[in-house]
Amino acid sequence: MNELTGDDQAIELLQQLGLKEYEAKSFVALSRVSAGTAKDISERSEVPRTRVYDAVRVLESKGLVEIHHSNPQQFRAVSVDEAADILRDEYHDRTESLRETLKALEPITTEPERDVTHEVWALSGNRTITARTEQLVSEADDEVVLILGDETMFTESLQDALEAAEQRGVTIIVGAAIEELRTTVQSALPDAEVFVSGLSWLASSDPDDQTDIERLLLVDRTTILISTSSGREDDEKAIFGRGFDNGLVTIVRRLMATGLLPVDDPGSERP
Amino acid sequence: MNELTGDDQAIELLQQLGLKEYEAKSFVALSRVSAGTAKDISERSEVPRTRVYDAVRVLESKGLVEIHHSNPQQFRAVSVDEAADILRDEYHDRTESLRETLKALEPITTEPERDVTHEVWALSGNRTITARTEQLVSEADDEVVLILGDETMFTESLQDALEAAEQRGVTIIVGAAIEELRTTVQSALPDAEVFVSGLSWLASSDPDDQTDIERLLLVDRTTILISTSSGREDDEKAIFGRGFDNGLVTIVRRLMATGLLPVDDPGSERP
DNA sequence: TGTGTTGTGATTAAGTGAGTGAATGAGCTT
DNA sequence: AAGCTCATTCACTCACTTAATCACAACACA
Repeated sequence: MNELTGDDQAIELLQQLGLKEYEAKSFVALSRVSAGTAKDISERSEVPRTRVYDAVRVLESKGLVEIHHSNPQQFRAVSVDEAADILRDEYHDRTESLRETLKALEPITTEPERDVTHEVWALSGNRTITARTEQLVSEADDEVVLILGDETMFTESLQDALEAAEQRGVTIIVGAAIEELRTTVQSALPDAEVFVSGLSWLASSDPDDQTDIERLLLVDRTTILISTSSGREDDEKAIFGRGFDNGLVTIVRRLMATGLLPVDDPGSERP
Repeated sequence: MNELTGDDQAIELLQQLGLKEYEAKSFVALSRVSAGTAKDISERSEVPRTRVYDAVRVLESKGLVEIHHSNPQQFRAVSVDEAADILRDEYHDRTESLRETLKALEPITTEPERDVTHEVWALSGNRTITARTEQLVSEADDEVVLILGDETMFTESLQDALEAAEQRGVTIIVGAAIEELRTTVQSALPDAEVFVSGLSWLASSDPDDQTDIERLLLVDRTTILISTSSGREDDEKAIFGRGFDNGLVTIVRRLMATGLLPVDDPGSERP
């Protein structure tokens, strides 16, 4: 039972935020008392007494700790909110700075676009997959077939993208895993065809199978995206393929054509 | 002379945001092109080519890069805004999490675990796909489900691989697109379960759709290969995915579990 | 069949941080 | 003032991570 204590949790977070182990431990120890000496910190944390000074000095330079130069020295942690704000702002500034710097970089233009009709890409992360999903929807010309396994996938921006596509004359067909989601989607997109049945194969029949299909997107019968999630936080993974003769695209197109999903085979109406 | 270039600034920022040197350099190099191979990245950055793969894999898991499993592999960076948002949110979440943890010391123990089985490969060419198919069959431990759309796919060496698997105790299930092929296979593999029905979705219902599914292979419910052909000479293309939670594998596994194909779902000792 | 390329793995070198303890020095005790 | 305790600094070792290089198998190309 390695149950993480609150202390350990906080220490880990602080380390993920760039602090060293001794720094993180010292800060947490300090946070629980109004003030303390190096000895106090060393006893509360696992930090060797002789190294508390280094750690605290760094913390001080980050603005997380105040030092009282007495003998012995006294140290005091800033308030939790203050500390969190300091760290948040620090990284916020960095990301914004990164954004500008990257944007300023001139893109090397004229890359030879390679074989677009037979590619399969692997993606990870809810955010990345969401962005790709919306991008694909907004690139749709004729038809969007979207199946959602989870109501959290139906975000506002996705709804916007679907509405915009609808305005362009794109046929929107949405499948929902549960009735509740179907209702939500239908009211948000009155003109779209929304269904809930025919999706039994989405659910897992294997007790050992924790993998859920979160999204399934078919755009213009030529591009497909499938994402799965193991249930853990932000563990969504997706593959997305392009090209009419792409095997991945082909199989899903076929499945829909034979009535597995309650939509007409879009391919058979092709001129 | 040695002023900091935009690249260097971006690299430094990325490292401050927790990326390793190679990861940062690879990402910046990728950001300037629409897509690139390991070689491209290595040439544009200072990253040894052989280390690009590691770096990019980490970037993919963070959602900053998409991977195209072709040969050579291609990599693509997400947009600058997406990347910045991902990193910003990551640290924002951490600081808020830290705030709560420090305020109320409640243990929330969840240790992220990463699995590596998230690959999708694209293959082309009859020969390559044949070899891969046989390789996968010979690696099977429990079960091989193979569907053949064309009698030319049932080669002698494939037959050997299937027989060898059968000797090992692997369950062999073969689906044939036409009765003629079914007969051939059944006589070659008397102990295998061979069927021809239930494959309507294999055939094209679209007159314009010249793409035929040539093979569909599912091994041990964790690895799948789908190949298609446009009918022209040696135009076979396949994708093959590995990993229980791979979206491609998942969807086919599900389909079989719900009886689309006339085999029992081997994975579910359903209650 | 060679030849160059791609991708993986192993190995070595360099750097960083954790952990330990000696050296310094400042007060305090006697 | 000498001896003592404690606070503080500094220097060093060890372990681990990361950078860098190499060797090699698989594959594509010609």
